[in-house]
Amino acid sequence: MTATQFPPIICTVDVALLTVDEGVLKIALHKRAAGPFEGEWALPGSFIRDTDATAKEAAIRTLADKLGVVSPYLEQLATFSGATRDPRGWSISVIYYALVAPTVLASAGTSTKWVSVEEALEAGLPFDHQDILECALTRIRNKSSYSSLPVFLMPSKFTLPQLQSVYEVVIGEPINKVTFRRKMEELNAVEPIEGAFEEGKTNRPAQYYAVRNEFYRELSVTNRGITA
Amino acid sequence: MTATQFPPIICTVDVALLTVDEGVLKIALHKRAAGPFEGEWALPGSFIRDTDATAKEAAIRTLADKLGVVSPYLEQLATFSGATRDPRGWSISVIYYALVAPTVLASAGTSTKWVSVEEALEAGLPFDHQDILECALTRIRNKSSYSSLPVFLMPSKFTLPQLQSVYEVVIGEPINKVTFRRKMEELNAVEPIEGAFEEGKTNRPAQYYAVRNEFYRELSVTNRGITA
DNA sequence: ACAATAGTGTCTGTTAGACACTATGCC
DNA sequence: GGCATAGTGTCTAACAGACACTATTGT
Repeated sequence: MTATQFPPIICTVDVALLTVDEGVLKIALHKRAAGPFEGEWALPGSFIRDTDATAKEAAIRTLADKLGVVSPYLEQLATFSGATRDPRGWSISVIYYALVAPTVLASAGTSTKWVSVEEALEAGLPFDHQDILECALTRIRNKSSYSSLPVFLMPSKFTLPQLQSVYEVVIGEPINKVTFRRKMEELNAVEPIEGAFEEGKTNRPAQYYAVRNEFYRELSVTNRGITA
Repeated sequence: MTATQFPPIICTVDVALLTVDEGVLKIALHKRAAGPFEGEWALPGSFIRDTDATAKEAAIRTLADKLGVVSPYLEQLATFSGATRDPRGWSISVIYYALVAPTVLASAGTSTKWVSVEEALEAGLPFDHQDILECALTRIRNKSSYSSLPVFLMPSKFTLPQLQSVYEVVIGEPINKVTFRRKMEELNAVEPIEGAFEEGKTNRPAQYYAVRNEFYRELSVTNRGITA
């Protein structure tokens, strides 16, 4: 039996890799080496290969090969498809989004760069990557408002004020300090590192925290939002 | 330039069409006419054709052709993919879910049937349709708890007690009457039909309601859940 | 001592849910 | 009137957010 009686469809994966750095939400872009939009900056992606077990594996491979990144959090966002989104023909792209700490930024080479999402949206992106980025932002902002998602944007140790600041950057609005700390307590996704405090500041030192092992690849959720 | 330098991938759409009938959540199954699992009951699906503008259009076509249904609500659920999920080879299936009123049930022919989701999960389904159904149930239950999603399961006119009952079937637990009505008020997705009351009951007649036009193809959401 | 930020105690307004009440049909 | 269910009024407990207070560092 033939695999399909219909014309071949271009099957790819693309990844929206995000981080928060210098108080700004940033997206990883990769310079297209070939094909349509060659030389332009776009979301990193690749064709699905029959050596990939699943599309998710293809996304992991893409992150590793193109950006040299292994992300603790990688989730399917949605699938974008259609006859016109790729000039080469009918195409399907399964989109994943991933979050990493800004410390992973170092590995960026000349074909990879980080751009604030604001700039990326202003400058525009090839294919329908603009829509994809907007979709990713909506998802991440929404999910961050009732879960521990943003902990994946943190380095191995961090303070609660730093974590709150990252939440605020992602969600885009200030959060009440007391409410934030109560939610973090409830989510139980982070724990204090015994005896580890921030140093060198001219004020009371902040307790260092780390992501709890149980939640390092999983989310903790609450049904009442972190902000209203 | 060739469309892709990699082996062709089987590209399909499948639809999880749900309704609530006789107090039970039911899924539409279609008897497979050919290919693997021929003669077995599975989620209705089809190959993507290059005459489809997008995968969503392919899903709409599938609902129309295989079930004779046009659903007021159709949303992408997720994409299932991999080398082994289809015995014919590497495949991608973009899954959509849709909700309809039980009155649409009538059009079911001999190659279509409605099965309670409980039975479907017990009896099992071909391919990875079992996982897909579980994924759809999770999504629908979750989304119903903070939105007007279940209104798409209602006939053109219905009472609030009927709507509450449908919510309870979907979510799987009882809802406080006062809370439910307050939420419906807040969501503003339904409106009373002036002077239309249920008849023939031995008790106080219930007001008939209809879905507001603005929300007939859209959801209304609230950030605080309908149940806790 | 003072500046600066970390971290906590507590008050208040809002909301969800429990309960009980009233409303209105049919017998 | 009695029964059954529709629909509402109201009290209480839980929760979010505001505010103000205490804690702890470096200068």
